[in-house]
Amino acid sequence: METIKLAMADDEALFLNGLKSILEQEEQLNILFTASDGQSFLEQLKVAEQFPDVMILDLRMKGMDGIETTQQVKELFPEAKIMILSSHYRDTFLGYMLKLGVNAFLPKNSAPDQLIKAIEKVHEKGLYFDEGQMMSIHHELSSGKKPKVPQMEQSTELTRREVEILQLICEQYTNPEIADKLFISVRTVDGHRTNLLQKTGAKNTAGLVLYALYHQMIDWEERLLKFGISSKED
Amino acid sequence: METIKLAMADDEALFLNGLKSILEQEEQLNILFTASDGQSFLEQLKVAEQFPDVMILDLRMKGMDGIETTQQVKELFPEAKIMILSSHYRDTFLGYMLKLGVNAFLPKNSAPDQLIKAIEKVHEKGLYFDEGQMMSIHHELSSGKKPKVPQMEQSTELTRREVEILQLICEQYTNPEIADKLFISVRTVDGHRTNLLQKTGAKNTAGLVLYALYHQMIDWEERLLKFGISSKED
DNA sequence: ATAAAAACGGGTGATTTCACCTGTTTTACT
DNA sequence: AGTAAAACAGGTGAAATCACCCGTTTTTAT
Repeated sequence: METIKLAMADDEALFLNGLKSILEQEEQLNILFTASDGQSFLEQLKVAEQFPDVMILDLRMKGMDGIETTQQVKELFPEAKIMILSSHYRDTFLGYMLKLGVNAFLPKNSAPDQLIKAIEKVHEKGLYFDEGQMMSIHHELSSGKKPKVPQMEQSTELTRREVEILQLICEQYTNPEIADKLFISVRTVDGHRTNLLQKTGAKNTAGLVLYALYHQMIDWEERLLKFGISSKED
Repeated sequence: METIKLAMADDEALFLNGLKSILEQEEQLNILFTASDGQSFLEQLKVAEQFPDVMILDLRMKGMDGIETTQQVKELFPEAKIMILSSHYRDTFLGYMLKLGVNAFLPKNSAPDQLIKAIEKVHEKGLYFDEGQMMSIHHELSSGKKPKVPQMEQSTELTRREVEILQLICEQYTNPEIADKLFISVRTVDGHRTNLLQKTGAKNTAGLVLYALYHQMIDWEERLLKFGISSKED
C-alpha cells in the first residue's frame, strides 16, 4: 500500500499533537510537517523537499485562518489537496468550501476512523464528502443559488483606536461610558463606532461583537464566564 | 513507578481521541474511560469500578461544561483531582478556578510534555500551577480582592420564544424586523428582550450576543463567516 | 517637509433600545 | 378545573444608537 504524505496546521498544540499521534499510528500515513498557524504552514510548504499529498487545516486559526491559507496554497499549488477541520460544523457552509476548492470538510468531533478514511479518499479520488454532505451540496446547487465566492478581507483594517473601542463595546460599555473611560467626547466614540460599522459591514452592536469574536479581538473566556458566574458576595 | 489512572471529557471527538492517543503512549498513565460531555462523564464516574486519580475536563462543552461538571464531581467526591483544559486561556480566570477547587488549569495549546508533567504533579502533590500562574495567583490574592464564588446557573432558563428572539438578535435584526418576521408586535419583542436582559444579566445587545455564544445557542461559523466572505456577485 | 491617515469633536435628527408601567390570552401542568 | 407560566401587547419616557453633516488637531509615513 502506498504511503500518504501529510502536513497539518492547527493553533492548538494539544489538538495538533493529538492528531499527529493518532495519524502516526497508521502505517500508510506519513507526516511531513506540522504548523501552528497558516503563515508558518505556508512557509514550511514552500521549502519542503517533499510535497504533501494531503494537507489538513483548521478552519479557525489565529493569524491566517484555514480559508486564507487554502487560498494562498491553491494559488501557488493549484493541485494541492486540502482538508478543512472545523469545531462548529455546519452543512450550510459547504457551498463556500466547494467554491474555495477545499477537497474535504470535516467536523472536529469526527471519529478518528472517519478522518483516516477521508484522508485516503481525498488521496485516491481527490475529494471526499460523505452522503449527508453530498445531499446538502446537491440540494444547494440544484436550488439554483450559486455559492458566493469566498474571499477573505484583511482582518487588520481597523485602527488601534477602533479596536480599543470595539473591545469596550464587547465589554458592554455604552458610548458615554467609553467616552468617560478614554477621556474623549461621546461624539468621538460615536464616530469610531460609525466607522466600525462601516468597515466591518456589521449592522449593529450584535454584528460588531460577532466580528470581534471572529477576528479574535476579545478575550473569550474571561468575558463569557461572567455569565456563568453569579457573585453571591458583592 | 506507580501508574496514574485517568478519565477525561471533551466534546470534540478528535481532540479527545488525540489526547487519548498521546497519553496512552505514556506507560505510567492508564486511561479508565472518556466521555463526550459532562453528563456522561459523571455517570461513568459513578459506576466505574476504579476511581480515576486525575480527571481531565474541557472547560467549554455542550451540555454540562467543565465548571459545572467540576462542581458536581467535587460534591460527590471532594477528593477528586480535576484538571481543566481551555482553548482561550486567560490568567485572570485563575482565581475562579482555585475557588472552584480545580487542581490544575492548562491552555489547550500546551505542549504534550507539559500536560503529562502537570498530570504527574497533580497526582503527586494534588495541585499544579506553573510559575506564571503562581505569580498571578499571588498577585490576585495579595491585592485583597477575593475571587467570587463561581456558581453555574442553569443555562436553559430561557423559554423557547426567548431563545428564538435571542437568535434573531444575534443575526443583527432590530426589534421591528423581528416583530415583522414573527408576526408579533414590536412591544412583544421588546418585552422578550427585556426579559432576556434580566435573565441573562446582560447589560445590552453586546451582552446578549456573548451570552448566546457562551451557551452555544447560535451557529458560530455560519454567522461569523459572513464577515470573512465578501460576495462579489450579488 | 508635506501629504495622508487617524483621532478628535460639534450639530442634528430619526430610529432603536431599554426601563418602567399596565393588562389579556394562550399554553402547560396536575 | 384550577393554577402557573409563557406569550402577547399597549403606553410612556429616557437613553443610546445610528446616520448624516461639518471641521480641527495630531500622528505617521515618505
